[in-house]
Amino acid sequence: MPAPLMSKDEVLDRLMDAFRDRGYEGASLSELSDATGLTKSSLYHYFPGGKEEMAEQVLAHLDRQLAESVYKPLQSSQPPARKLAGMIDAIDAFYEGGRKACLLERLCTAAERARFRRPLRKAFSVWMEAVESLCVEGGLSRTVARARAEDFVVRVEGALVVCAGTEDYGVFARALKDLRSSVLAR
Amino acid sequence: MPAPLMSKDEVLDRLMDAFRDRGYEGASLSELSDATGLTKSSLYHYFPGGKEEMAEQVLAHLDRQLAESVYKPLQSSQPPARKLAGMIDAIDAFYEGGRKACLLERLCTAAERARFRRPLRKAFSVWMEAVESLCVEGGLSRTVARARAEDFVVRVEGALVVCAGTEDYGVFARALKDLRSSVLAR
DNA sequence: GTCTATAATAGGATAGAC
DNA sequence: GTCTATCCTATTATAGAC
Repeated sequence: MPAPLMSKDEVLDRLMDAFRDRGYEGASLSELSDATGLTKSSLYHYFPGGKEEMAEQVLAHLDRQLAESVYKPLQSSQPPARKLAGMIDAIDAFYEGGRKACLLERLCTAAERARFRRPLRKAFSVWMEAVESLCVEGGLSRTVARARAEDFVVRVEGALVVCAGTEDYGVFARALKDLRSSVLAR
Repeated sequence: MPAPLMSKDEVLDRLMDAFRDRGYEGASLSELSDATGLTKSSLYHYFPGGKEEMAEQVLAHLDRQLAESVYKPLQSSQPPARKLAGMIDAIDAFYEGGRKACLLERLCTAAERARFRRPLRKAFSVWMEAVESLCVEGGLSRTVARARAEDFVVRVEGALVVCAGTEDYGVFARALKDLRSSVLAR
């Protein structure tokens, strides 16, 4: 039996890229095949449940990626302001300055919500809780921290949508710049 | 020849609803047929260019709807604070408290951007310019007004995404409540 | 683990009757 | 203006060789 041509993580990276660019319905198996360099049959070997299982595993892969690049730095012993800056840098990199869509956003049409409800809710709540904890650590009350966290996620997602619609990527830069100074403000 | 079973506007309303729920790729002709009660052939009578033309006309229909329900009240002689409240009420109604997605958001994947670039950019810029004008009228500088307008659209779009992903519609209510008091603040 | 080949279905689109 | 019937292609998915 031939050795795998690439790691599972590499396959998931490429599938995630395709889903972010084209959405769940828009990404056909042919395109996913092109994106990964694997034939459709090989994809079914990795993902017996077809496209739905691909999206599920890509969502789990996203969780792991964000845990590593975005949330893990929040566990360090740096001051909250430094952690916030690091998290925003990681977000900027992950979304390529607003040029890459959010996978969560592309998987939450009314139709897809039924399939991916749990991982979607989980991903959003993990994100908000991370920001909320950071705000509490920065000295804000639990109530204010919660509101700031929700607003943080709302503005990142909204900026991505406006970037996608207008192709003005300054929107994302301005949103992140504002968040840098406002999230922990008293 | 049979009389039309419903007005063109009614057809466009239903198509818009389907595209908002399912996205461009996700809305098949069969579903669009079900949504309108017209056969595929009848849809092609209205829209010879097929699904792409349906989406284009739905985008133009959206422009007209927003002009009537959201932007027109801004032309009245009421004080800016009243106009802002009216606009936010109209937005709340149009998005059904966060339960309905934004058509613009559902039509701007990397793949669809090429097809709908112009109407998308136009719709976003008209929206931002309307809010910007309101802010200037409320006494803010042009620079601040522009930033507030961008942030307004970002937060509405972001709140819709987070609502769709979490099914917590309080997010939309809280975002609009905050915007009511912050958009025109000095 | 990867491939070629193919089945079965759903997709967009058209022709022509009424 | 609406319909039934149909076409062609793309799509998801599977079988089986290597």
